[in-house]
Amino acid sequence: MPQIAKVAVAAATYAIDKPYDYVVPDELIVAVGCRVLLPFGRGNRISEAVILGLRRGVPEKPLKSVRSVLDAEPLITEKEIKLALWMRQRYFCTFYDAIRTILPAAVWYRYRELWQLSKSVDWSALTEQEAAVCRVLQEGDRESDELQEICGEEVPQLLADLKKRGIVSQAVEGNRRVQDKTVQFASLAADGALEQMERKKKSAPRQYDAVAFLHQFGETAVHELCYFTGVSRAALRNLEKAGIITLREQETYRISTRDYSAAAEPITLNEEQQQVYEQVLTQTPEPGVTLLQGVTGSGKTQVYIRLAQELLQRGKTVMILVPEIALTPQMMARFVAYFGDEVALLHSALRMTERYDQWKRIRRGEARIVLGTRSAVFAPLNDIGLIVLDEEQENSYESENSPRYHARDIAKYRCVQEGARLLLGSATPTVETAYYAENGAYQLALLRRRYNEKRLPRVVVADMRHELRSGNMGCISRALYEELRQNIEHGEQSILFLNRRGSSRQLLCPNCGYVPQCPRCSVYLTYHSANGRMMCHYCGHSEKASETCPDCGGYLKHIGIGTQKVEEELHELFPDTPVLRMDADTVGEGHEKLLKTFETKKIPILLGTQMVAKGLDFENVTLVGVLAADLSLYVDHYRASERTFSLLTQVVGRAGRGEKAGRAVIQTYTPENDVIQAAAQQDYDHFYQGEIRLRRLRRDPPFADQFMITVTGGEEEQVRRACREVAESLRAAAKQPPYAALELEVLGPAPSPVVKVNNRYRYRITVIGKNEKIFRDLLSSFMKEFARRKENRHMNIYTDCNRMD
DNA sequence: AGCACGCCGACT
DNA sequence: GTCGGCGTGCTC
Repeated sequence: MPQIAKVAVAAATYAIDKPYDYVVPDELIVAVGCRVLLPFGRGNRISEAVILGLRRGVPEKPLKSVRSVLDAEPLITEKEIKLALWMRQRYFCTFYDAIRTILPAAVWYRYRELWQLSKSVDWSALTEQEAAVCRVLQEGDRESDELQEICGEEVPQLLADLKKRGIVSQAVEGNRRVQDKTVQFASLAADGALEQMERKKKSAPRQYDAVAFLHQFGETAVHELCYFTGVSRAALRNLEKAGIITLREQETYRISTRDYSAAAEPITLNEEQQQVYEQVLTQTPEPGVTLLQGVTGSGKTQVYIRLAQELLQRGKTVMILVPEIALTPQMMARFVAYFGDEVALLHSALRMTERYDQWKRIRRGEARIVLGTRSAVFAPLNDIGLIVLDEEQENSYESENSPRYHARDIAKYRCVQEGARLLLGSATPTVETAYYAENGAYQLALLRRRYNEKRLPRVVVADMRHELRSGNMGCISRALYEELRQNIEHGEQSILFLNRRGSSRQLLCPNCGYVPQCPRCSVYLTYHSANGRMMCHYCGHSEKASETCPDCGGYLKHIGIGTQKVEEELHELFPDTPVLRMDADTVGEGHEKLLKTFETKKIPILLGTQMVAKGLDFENVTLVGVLAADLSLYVDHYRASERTFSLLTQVVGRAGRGEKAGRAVIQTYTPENDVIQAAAQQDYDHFYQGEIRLRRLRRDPPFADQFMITVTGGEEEQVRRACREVAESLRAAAKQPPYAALELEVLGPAPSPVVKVNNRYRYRITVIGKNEKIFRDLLSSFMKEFARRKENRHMNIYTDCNRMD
């Protein structure tokens, strides 16, 4: 009975992605998790595939055969296959999209389609152009693009023609991006080797020296042997041929060992930290989630390190995930100091080779603790005891390309599979996480005290409406001006933060604080300057932007300022004071360097966007100003409040980390806004209570999930039409059993915030409902149906859930 | 997506 | 009668 393999095929698109059966010829040795090459589709193009299962049996219908095997050993573990299948149905992607995300880029093959000339060619039957192409191919196989460059634009037609006549054919060549690195070692072949060399001491002194060296020091890496004795590699090969020495290849790791010179002082936890540590430790044998809510500076990292030490001792492995920015050299240094070779660092700056070698170390169990960013959540650890997700509210945990996985979801999945505990750390957790902690689905651990009992900064909320009324048209309020002046006088430093995110703009009444809302969606409308209208990106509602406020008749103002404008204003206000600007324009010089300048040269004012909000810790900074707190608040996204609160809290926390007391000024047009009030008081609970009420009202997460179906294509009208059709049939389906029970809400279609990207138009539908399998399957069937329809050719559809931005 | 198959019009 | 255009439907 022939062996039959169930495979996942790389060439399969979402609509046709399912397990396919192939016969495995007896001479091929395969296992589950090996990659193979096989013919797929009508044209039998060669595609890569992964073996998902094997059985012996008689096929019911004739099957195609696997052509060749790429991996002698299984590359993909059963666990990883399971995870890929889970991701496939959770993120609406193909199996291959998922598995490519799980394994490092270095293991994947790059394929080239080469044209080759048949053995016998009747040159007299060729046209001049055809002959030219064939002459090039005579020298060697070529890619279509290369041929086109040499022989001109007509190459594709010529090749198709020649192929039909059997004069040329196509072959696929695959190359692995990265090879395993090996180092050659030399050792003496026999005991008497040195004596044997004695007689050649005169004629071949260097060879003699090399053998003497090996005799004295034993096996040595060839490059070292050459360095110390001056012997050449060729000479060593001769010695090997003569049977005097043996050469051996040994795999090595390309892992840079930067010198992190941090001392591994024993960690002493304060009373509160110790309590949390013990609490989490007792929970750890039970799979589940713990939220560690600790104010900035409460020493969460200390607790992580102690937990990791303890779990490693118990034979478990540990994964610690941090958002991009937090993986600073200091953090890495600390982990290397405490865990040495046992820790694998996986950050975004790694070269492909180093990432690959770290991956191998982890897989082999040589590294038992992983410290890394988002993609490190796929690190092939076994026996995981604990996964820590530090600053779990950070956007960077969500992948920006498809599949748009969230590290928290993957971590949760892995914890369930491994029976491990997930520890979510944050000062300002996402509302969903706080909700689950409140209702008991997650455990809660609290760190209330700031390290060294530092006091929180004094916060002033500056009312910009008031400024406007009293004739101050600039972006610096009187209060902030006064504080800045004092700081400059005292030689203390200030950070000004401009929360500019995305280019979408809002209208706002500076008189009464009115912000136009969508009548159907309870989100804020976005102003489009192109057509002078305000639009809702959920349901597509649009209305002409009015110039005046419907409540009080005041003139509406656009919120939206840039760092340059602020910089100019600062120069006018403080003519002799240097200002350091840090944003996307100036960051080219490297922001580490900029920050260093700020610190060492004691520049009085640092003005910047997002990047100044995080991870900065300067002794001499005693004042922080948030220039326009509203900018991120009135954005049409359910996470706007949460993000604003988190950002304001972080920024305010930057003030006064040294000995001196800190102050913060938050400028806003809506000082009565609950989110801003809560942030000013650094009161998460207050924020949460208000926000969870609104979320329940609006059916925002965690009460329901937001699926966004996006259709893209080159012709706007077509995209809009197709999107409308999907929305209509979804609405119809949502009313029918069994879906009616899910209480789905279908909104849209509406244009995406940026309608045209790369000459493709994007429209989207928002579907609100609980993220359950039956709901996902419904959406999946719609996506497949969409792809099957021929009128939807040249258009694309994709879906994601609860996007962070 | 990518490819062959087949139906129809134009040209040898 | 045959070549090649594109519309159609399938991928073990």
